Amino acid sequence: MALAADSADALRKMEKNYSPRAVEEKWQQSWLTEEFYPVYRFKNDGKPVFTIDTPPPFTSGELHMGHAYWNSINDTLARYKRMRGYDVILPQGWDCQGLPTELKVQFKWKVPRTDRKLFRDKCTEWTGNMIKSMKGTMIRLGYRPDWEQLEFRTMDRSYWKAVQGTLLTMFAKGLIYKKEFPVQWCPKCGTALAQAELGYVQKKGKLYHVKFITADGSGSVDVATTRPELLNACQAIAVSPQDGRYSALVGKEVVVPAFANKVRVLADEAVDMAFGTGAVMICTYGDEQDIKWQQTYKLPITRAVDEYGRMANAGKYTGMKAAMAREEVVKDLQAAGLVSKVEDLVHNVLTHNERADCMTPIEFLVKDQWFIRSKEFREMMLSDNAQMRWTPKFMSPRLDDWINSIEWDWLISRQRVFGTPVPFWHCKSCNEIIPPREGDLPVDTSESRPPVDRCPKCGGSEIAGTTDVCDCWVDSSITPLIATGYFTDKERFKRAYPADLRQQGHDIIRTWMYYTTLRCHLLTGQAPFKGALINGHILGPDGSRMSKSKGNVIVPEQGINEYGADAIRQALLSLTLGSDFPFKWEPVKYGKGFLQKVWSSARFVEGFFDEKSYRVRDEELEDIDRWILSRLDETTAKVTEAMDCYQFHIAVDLLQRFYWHDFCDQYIEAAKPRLYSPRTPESSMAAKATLYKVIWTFIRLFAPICPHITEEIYQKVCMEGEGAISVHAAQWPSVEGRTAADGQAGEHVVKALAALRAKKVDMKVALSAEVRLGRVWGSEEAVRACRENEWLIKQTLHLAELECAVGDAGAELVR
RNA sequence: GGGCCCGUAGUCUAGUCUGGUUAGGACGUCGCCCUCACACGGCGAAGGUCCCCGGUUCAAGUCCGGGCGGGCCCA
Repeated sequence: MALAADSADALRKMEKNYSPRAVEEKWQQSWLTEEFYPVYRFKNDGKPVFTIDTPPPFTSGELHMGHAYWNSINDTLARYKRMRGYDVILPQGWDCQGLPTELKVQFKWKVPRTDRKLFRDKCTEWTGNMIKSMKGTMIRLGYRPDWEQLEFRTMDRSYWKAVQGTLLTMFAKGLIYKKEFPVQWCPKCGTALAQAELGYVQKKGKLYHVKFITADGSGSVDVATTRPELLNACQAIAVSPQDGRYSALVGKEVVVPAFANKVRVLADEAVDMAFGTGAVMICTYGDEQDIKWQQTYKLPITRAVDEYGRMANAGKYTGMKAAMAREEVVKDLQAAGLVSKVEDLVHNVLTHNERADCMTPIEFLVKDQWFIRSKEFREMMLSDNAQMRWTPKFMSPRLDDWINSIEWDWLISRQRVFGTPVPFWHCKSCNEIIPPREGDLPVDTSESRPPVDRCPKCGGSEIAGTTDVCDCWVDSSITPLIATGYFTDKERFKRAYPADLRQQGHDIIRTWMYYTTLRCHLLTGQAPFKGALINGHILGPDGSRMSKSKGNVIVPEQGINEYGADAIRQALLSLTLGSDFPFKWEPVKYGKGFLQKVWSSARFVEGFFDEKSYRVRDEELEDIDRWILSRLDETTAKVTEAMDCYQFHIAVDLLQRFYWHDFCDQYIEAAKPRLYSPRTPESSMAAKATLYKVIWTFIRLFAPICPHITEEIYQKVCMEGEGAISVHAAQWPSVEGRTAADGQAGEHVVKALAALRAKKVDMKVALSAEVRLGRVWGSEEAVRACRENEWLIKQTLHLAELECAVGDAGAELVR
């Protein structure tokens, strides 16, 4: 018997064990060849276009599980849409420029930032290495965008040109301006930041009650502050107009402790009389409220802190770091008896926390900076959002929340090196902005000559460029334009814009989603996306955010090696969109198990195939065939619907259940007698035709999710009969316009088989052992179905006799 | 402190919009079984206060109100 099995094995085309690693690498390489490229190429041939826009990952060098998740979603969706006949635009970009890279080059490679040219070149070199590594992992995941036509890097000159071109257009529309303004500044990174890059972080601090004596010496007021070091920039004291405690003081002058200048006491509604002492000091600048007050009351401005977070204009404290100055000031005030109370306080401090582990509290510094008008487009943005279809729906209010909370225009200039240069000059005497000629782009105004020698407005001859570079989102907020050919192909742009789908994580709704919508709408007059697909975070196994310092980072590579990319894709796609999940290996192991199941079954069935493909007339099908075919149709319809709604987890579940539990456990078992010892050639043929049809349909339904194993099975089992170069070039199975097979009778037979099989296992009788008699009870229809399929039931379970009777459903065996 | 969202067995998930048998499935766990594709397998079992408390209703996982826990945004 062992010999017989071995020789049967030897005849099979397929190995006993499925080896994901070898198979996956083989196909990944093939898909990159010229022969297979047409499957993945955006053809621009007039067929309906499906455009997927997705934020290019930052080029950190490591492709983590979160990236793998987005890639799997995009790749699966693109493969599905291609099979449905769409001309798919699946680009892959790289978001290159940014602070993290500068820090690596500065500290790991020890390149000085002062030599801007060298520094930039080294950043480019570093980034090239990072991309190489990330791209390698993407390919190992089976991800197959149109690299050839649609890969882009934000650090390339061509990309600079696109970015700067859009800034020129926006400038011409009056949407860009330069202004001296208190900006949010990170003293550690040495650059201005946008509102979106900040967040509140809860910190422990102290609330100091500082005594201000009135100028006439008649009284005093205690002011509560967490930042006494800003006393040097104190311009006024504010109290609530409702606060009876201070009504006598309003309008009077008080003396600023430690600095002796005199400031006025104001009454303002914005003061919370329940906080601290109910009296606050207005400094230039401590927070956003100070900016508003300074403007309202036209208060003088004293620069309190410099670019490095050191005290300025602060007498003997000048040059000290703010935290140190605080201690010194408090010490001096205490010595003078001017601190009446110190309380512990947990407060929320505005810090630099987006896209950086910086977490440094920001300062407000008056700086000359570049802005894009944004807060005035609130209505436009809300309306764009209202028209966008979100998956899941509940994510949509997050964008509304953010749009409604925009208080400042978008600050786009950064005092860094590795970025797209801000493409403007200005006149030093009248501050007129001088843009470059379109044809001269890209420009670096710190190096290139301006297009004019004299200011067109005042005739001044001192025209200055800038070393400022753009915020990274200025680069990455035009990706829908890049993908749809806005800069290169107006015809394509007409058909492909707006993108059908924007796929991204929920964490970047307030940054990327917002900026991209704003910018693309201002440039094109139309919102960039019809739909948004929002995914959650893949967390570490402990449920917290993956980070190197916690040591809970899981990289896809280890899983690809052990279980295969197809296994990881199944596991990731079986999560509901929008929620965060701790990463677990169990579902990946199950995914691997399922691959082996698919493999073994295909290998088994293939051994019986003796024709290229099978076509059988409906009347030759048996009840059990009709049953599995009706289940196949039902599964096809439901999977199609799930894929259309981006409910990948439902599709994965439906396919796994159908294939394993209906097809393998029930149908293949029941088909064995018709393969090994058929009653008639027609019966055997009908079984083979059904087996072939299920496998051929299933591998197409499963191909977007697990592209490798389905390709391998296609090439070994179906290609000769079907002809397409790849399963991914095949048409998606359709049930439209077909009458569904009636699986009722077959279902009764399957239930009887399952019940009898369970009895056999119960009685510890080997499934292959002969049993004298089997009995089944059921409805009239069930009995009729079992009697008509008596041969099949007896053969499948090795029963000598079968008795069927009407009654409560059940089964028994008599040895 | 305010607004919005989420909350189903150890885990993932269906059902919630449109109230109606005993809340369905899978993973994992446990037990039995090498059975002629697959032990990466088969058969079976246990496992749920549907976050909690009220209300509407003949009937609530589903609708309404109030809490609790988590997330996002704002102060």
